[in-house]
Amino acid sequence: MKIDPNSSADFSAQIASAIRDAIMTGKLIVDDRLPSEAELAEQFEVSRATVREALKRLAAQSLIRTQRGAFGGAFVNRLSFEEAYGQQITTSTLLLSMNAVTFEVACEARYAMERAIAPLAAARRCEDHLATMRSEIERQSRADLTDEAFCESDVAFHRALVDAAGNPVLSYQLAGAVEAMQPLMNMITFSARSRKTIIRLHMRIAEALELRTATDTDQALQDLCDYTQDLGRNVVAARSARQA
Amino acid sequence: MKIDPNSSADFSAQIASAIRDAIMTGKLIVDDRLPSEAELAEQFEVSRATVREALKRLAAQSLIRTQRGAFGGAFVNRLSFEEAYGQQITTSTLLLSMNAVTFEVACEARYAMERAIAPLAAARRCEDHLATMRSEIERQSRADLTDEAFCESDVAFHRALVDAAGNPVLSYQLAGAVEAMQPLMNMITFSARSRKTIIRLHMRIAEALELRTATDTDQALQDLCDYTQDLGRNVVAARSARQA
DNA sequence: GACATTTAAATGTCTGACAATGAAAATTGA
DNA sequence: TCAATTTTCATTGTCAGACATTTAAATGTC
Repeated sequence: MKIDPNSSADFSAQIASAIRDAIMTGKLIVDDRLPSEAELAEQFEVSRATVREALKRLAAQSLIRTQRGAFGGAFVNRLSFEEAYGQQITTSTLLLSMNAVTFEVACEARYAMERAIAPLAAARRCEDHLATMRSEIERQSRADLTDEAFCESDVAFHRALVDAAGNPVLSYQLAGAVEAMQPLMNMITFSARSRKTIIRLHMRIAEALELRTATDTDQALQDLCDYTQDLGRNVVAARSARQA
Repeated sequence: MKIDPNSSADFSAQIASAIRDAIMTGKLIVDDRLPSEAELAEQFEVSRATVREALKRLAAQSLIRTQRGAFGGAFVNRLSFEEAYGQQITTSTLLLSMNAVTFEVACEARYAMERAIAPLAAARRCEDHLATMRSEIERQSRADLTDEAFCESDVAFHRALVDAAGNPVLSYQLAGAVEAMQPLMNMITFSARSRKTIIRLHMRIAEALELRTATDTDQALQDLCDYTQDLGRNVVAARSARQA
């Protein structure tokens, strides 16, 4: 393992890349211990500080974990679904807030993904999921609920729906859609939306799941999507009218 | 901005968190310049080395970029879709390779997502996408193609399909599904698959898109999913038979 | 055998230094 | 006057060496 002093990239970035490659190609496997920082510094012919910066880059991606003390060191980390969820949510949130993504595009993406899991959720939902969804609907019905709490409950409801599909890979993929986009949409539409309408649609979803009817689940989601798109258009229209 | 010396987390992790929060809550916006490393060191009451480790963590997530020289520094980076694709692919690849995800679960997730975009792709595909898909099918038909090249072409075909939906958020979401899972599946099934069958299914997809018939597109994808699941089962069965 | 102490290896942090960079400012030349 | 060149200097990148802290293993003690 050597690095190129003429490359435009920093040493620490090159070293991080080299180790990342080793992990992704299987040369390093889960729970393997990397050489100590001092050894890596010697191998790559750089200072320990530079090695440390490289390791921190990898730690930021949850590729390694470090442990202090004798027999400690840096170990290849098993990327858990939970950690991956977090990264997915962070990335999705920033991607939406930093790029000119229209409400329409975001909403379309979010519901296209969620509708994809409807048949699986209808087939596999168990009592736990239904119970969560029902209790969130109940919570949403309370008149004294703040907008933040309503949004939070909304997210919890959709997460239960996603988890009902019983496929962790899909849950991971949809984490960004539900946990990043849903709050964003709530923030935009909260002033215009009718909680009653949303709750009614949630109830339709829950009932369809209970009866295991995939088409009704899909249709209810479709209707929720349409309603949200309408809200978005209204808010945008109101905003531009106010400016004129 | 202060840090907690009694926290279990490293200073550099705490500082990275604090800055990450500032970015995600909008206190720092795109192209804002962070204080210099020396100033941050003073603010947080740590050494410059520790600040640098924190900044490298953020750089690894593409949250900041750094520029050397006077008037350089660390700037909040606009997370581009392209960068997000890369992260998505890395994370998805590792998630699948490090966790006991069955072929069936991965395949189900991958096709559920891809089928979600079928109606949009059918409605919006333009000549570019069709041309790419046709040329990839053509390439796949060549007898002298290596397995690696066939897989690469397969990925390119599906990427064109995803891009045909004309929604960058969906393209980002599906990047992991196509670019991480497809190669994985190819690796497992390449010995058992019939290129002819796959090409025929690809042709059906391309034709359905050309005619803008969403249901046929969806059905072809469904058939491709079923075929792939069959292959997976066969390979698993053959593998356990060999062991017995 | 159970508990306390020591040891050593590793990460975490600090200090101070110098190199490399690159945009702005200052200088030069026509 | 203006364009080309040089200088300046704030900033990041890298280094060497030091010390603090942690922690599991080894050792010692009862």
